Amino acid sequence: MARRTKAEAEATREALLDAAEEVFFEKGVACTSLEQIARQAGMTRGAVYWHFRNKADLFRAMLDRVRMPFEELVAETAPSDASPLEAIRLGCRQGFRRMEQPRHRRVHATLLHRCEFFSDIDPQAMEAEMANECLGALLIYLNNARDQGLLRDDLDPDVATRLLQATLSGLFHDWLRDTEAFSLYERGTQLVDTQLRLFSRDNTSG
Amino acid sequence: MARRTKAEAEATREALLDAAEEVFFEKGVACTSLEQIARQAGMTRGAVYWHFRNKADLFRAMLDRVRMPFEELVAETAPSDASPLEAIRLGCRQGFRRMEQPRHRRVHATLLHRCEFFSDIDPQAMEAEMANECLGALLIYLNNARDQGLLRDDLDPDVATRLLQATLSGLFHDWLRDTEAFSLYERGTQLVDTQLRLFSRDNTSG
DNA sequence: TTACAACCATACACCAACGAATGTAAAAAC
DNA sequence: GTTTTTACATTCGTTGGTGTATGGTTGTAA
Repeated sequence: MARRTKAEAEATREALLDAAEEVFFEKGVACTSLEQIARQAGMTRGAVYWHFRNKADLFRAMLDRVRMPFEELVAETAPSDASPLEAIRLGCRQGFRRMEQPRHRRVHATLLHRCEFFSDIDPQAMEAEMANECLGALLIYLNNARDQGLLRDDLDPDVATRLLQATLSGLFHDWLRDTEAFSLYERGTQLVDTQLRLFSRDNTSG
Repeated sequence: MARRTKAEAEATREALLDAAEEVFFEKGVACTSLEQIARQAGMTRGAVYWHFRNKADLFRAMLDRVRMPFEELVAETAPSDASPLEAIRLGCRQGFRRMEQPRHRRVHATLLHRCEFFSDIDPQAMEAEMANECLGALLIYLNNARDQGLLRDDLDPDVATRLLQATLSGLFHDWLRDTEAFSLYERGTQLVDTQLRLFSRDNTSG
């Protein structure tokens, strides 16, 4: 095949990553060959091995396209003067919306449910990294809420943070296992709202 | 090799399953060959193919040894006259204790984090089955709690059930990702107690 | 314009794992 | 005591996937 222009080459790379998302999600990482990914993208394995060193390198590049730190989600939706609990609420909703996009949904489902570790890739370490990042952000907000007297007196912010993080983690796992079972945004909003309402000192609000 | 007695044959079958638990957990299901499992058990692949049809059949047999329906956990620990919330509390604790046993820990960690679907095995269907079983049981208890006036008036039993189930699901996923990170029993007890306390109408009780 | 290098296709060698076939010695059935 | 079956071990053909080497065409910089 002829040499492409730089833009075309970049498009090829993106097409390979798109194809990897789809085939990894459908067949699982271990059960997909680089040949299948190449064909899905209308290329051959030569293109794959040109743009990526191997399957692990391709997988890593695929993940790099779908990062979303919690602080970023909050900054996108919550005004700077929002209360800590409102910031959490809005950040979660933004996360639900993003996760419902096909790209994020497929990649995260692949990470959580369709890949084991292989060669030098450790999906659990990546999961742990994201979970801890979220946990740290939630802890800051809930500590602020505590300081502002928004939480129940008998609720430790540390415990509340772990509780909320476990709820979110379970929600994501359950939804990504079968995205047709329920609406992530609706149920997620319902659960987060309820959980934060149970956390708060003032029962009437929310 | 000489023929074994029936008891010895059953012992080799168990040894193969034990070996499968260990190697699947260490290497991941996709990355372990039947040869590795056989060698771990001190056998050859001939033994494996005698007792099991293929890797999927072996995997399924491995899972069959670690079932624990929620009702069974409750029946083992809670007296028949316990309140619904107390039954949930005790059932969860019993589940945490069981899950901390090496066998259950390894198998569930393998199911959740170390296997993709392969051939005719669908791990997510098995996860969903267990999750739904637990969800159904929790719903019954929380409906009873509602009927007995134990829940907050502003809390729907359905929502509470989903909230608790998501929390448990997230807790298991997070712990099985790194069982050294924290004690499942301690944190699990803490989270469940807190969650149920937030659910209940009477805040003073423990 | 020319030469190089980017970009991708094609071809090839290699290896690990599967599954089936076969061998076999002892246990169990008669 | 003989036969049959069990419970494996061993061997072998096949296959699917990987990584690399090589070829070929064309942007692109000088």
